[in-house]
Amino acid sequence: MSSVAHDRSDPRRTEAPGSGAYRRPRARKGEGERLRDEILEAATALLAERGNKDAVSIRAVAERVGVSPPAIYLHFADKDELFYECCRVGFEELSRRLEEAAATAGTALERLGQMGRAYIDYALERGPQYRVLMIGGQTGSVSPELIEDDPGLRAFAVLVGTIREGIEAGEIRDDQDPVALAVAVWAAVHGAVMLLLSRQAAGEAASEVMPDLPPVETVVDAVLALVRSGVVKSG
Amino acid sequence: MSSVAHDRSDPRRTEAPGSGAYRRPRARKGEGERLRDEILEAATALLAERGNKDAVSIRAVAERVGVSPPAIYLHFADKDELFYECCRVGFEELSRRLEEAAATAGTALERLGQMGRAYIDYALERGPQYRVLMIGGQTGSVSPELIEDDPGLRAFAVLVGTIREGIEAGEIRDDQDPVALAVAVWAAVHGAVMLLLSRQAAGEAASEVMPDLPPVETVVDAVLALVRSGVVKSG
DNA sequence: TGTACATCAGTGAACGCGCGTTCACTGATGTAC
DNA sequence: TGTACATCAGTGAACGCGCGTTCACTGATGTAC
Repeated sequence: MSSVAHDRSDPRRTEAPGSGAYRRPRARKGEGERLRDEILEAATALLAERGNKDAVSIRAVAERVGVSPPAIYLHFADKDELFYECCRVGFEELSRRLEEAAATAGTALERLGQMGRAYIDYALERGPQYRVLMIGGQTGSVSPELIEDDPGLRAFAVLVGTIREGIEAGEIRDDQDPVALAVAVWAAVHGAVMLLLSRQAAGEAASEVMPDLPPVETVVDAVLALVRSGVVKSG
Repeated sequence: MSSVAHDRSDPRRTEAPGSGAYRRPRARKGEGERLRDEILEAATALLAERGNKDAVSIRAVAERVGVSPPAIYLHFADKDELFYECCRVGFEELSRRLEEAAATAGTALERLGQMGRAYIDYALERGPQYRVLMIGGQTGSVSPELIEDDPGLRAFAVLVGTIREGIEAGEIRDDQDPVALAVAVWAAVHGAVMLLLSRQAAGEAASEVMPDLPPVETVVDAVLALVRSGVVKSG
């Protein structure tokens, strides 16, 4: 079988370069840039499936798109640039949603609750992609000037701002550093999401291991209640 | 140079198999098991340095120990077993410390605080190793029966128990599911630790990016305050 | 309307590398007689 | 005390593989005349 010559003029041969089945049709002349988006999309999906970038190869991305591996290099300098771009797009979206939530009407405490919900909604919707955004990224391999205008930092600044407003309005405790408090709030929400996602990922196995873990909404409610007023019994 | 025959009888040749310098002396006859511990130690250290197991090769572990790669297989069936063992040891220690903290005298609320401190202390002490324990592990690649007696689960059960006691004693809020509340508490502490560690890891770069992040103790205090009584201004 | 040509959007084959793992072996250490 | 031997604690070389990346190329598409 493998010794049979590879007849490239045979019109029935439409297999992709890998062993895969799909071969993407060549773009029209001005539309080369479309491949860039398709690559980003495929890379993001694979990143979510595999959990970290070491487990996703350039070859796998190319095969999913239906293109040969070198075609990736038409749009990205190297593997790091490709995966950095994936993460940046994800953070941009999260940041946008948080800014929207922060801009709603209501007291600082209410807006804080909105932001918490928005964050959790985004993370649970995107599921594994959020996971990768936060931990499967390429910490350290990205140059500082790229991080400079990080959308995640913008979102964090909004959180700190909301907390400061709450303190001034007398709604939020003033016995802690506002930034430290913002960190604590972010940490609580982020941690909860990670836990919910890891259960979601584990599926069957998890329900055996942690049989009595409550449903998602119950955990989300508990986290938001904790952030608002802690474990202590009030009154 | 490379065409010169490799004279194995030359007593001056004491280089390790890789390009490394150190070659571990052969163990005495009954002491073969000692290599196992040395391998675990080296693998754990490398795991902490590199951040996840994909970035640590069997060959790198062998070189650090001062032994040839096949020697690893004298003590571990394969790469997965080696790194699973690394994580298990780490969790065991964390679990032990938490159980100690839970067994101290005081109200449930006070013991909860002790556990929080113990958890944070352990995580910040171990630094990158904690990080790996939680995220760089081999989720999914470990068979369920190995997870069954997971020390992490034992520790979580202790946390839930403490919270239940607090609810019964009227110290802890009873408007949330106790397990969900435990998840929220764990999430808050875990999330804060992860954030502090990523700043610690980033070093220089981070202080440029987040110039006004407060010192560790301030953040830790804020997290414990948040867990205790939330963001809301009391009274 | 026809044709030569430049450009665009890719392809196929190959490179050198490091990896996990296996296999046949070696040489020091302890033991039996 | 001496020596043959079994065992232990490894070693050296090799395997096949998939990886990121480069390079020379190709063939369809649009453009100029």
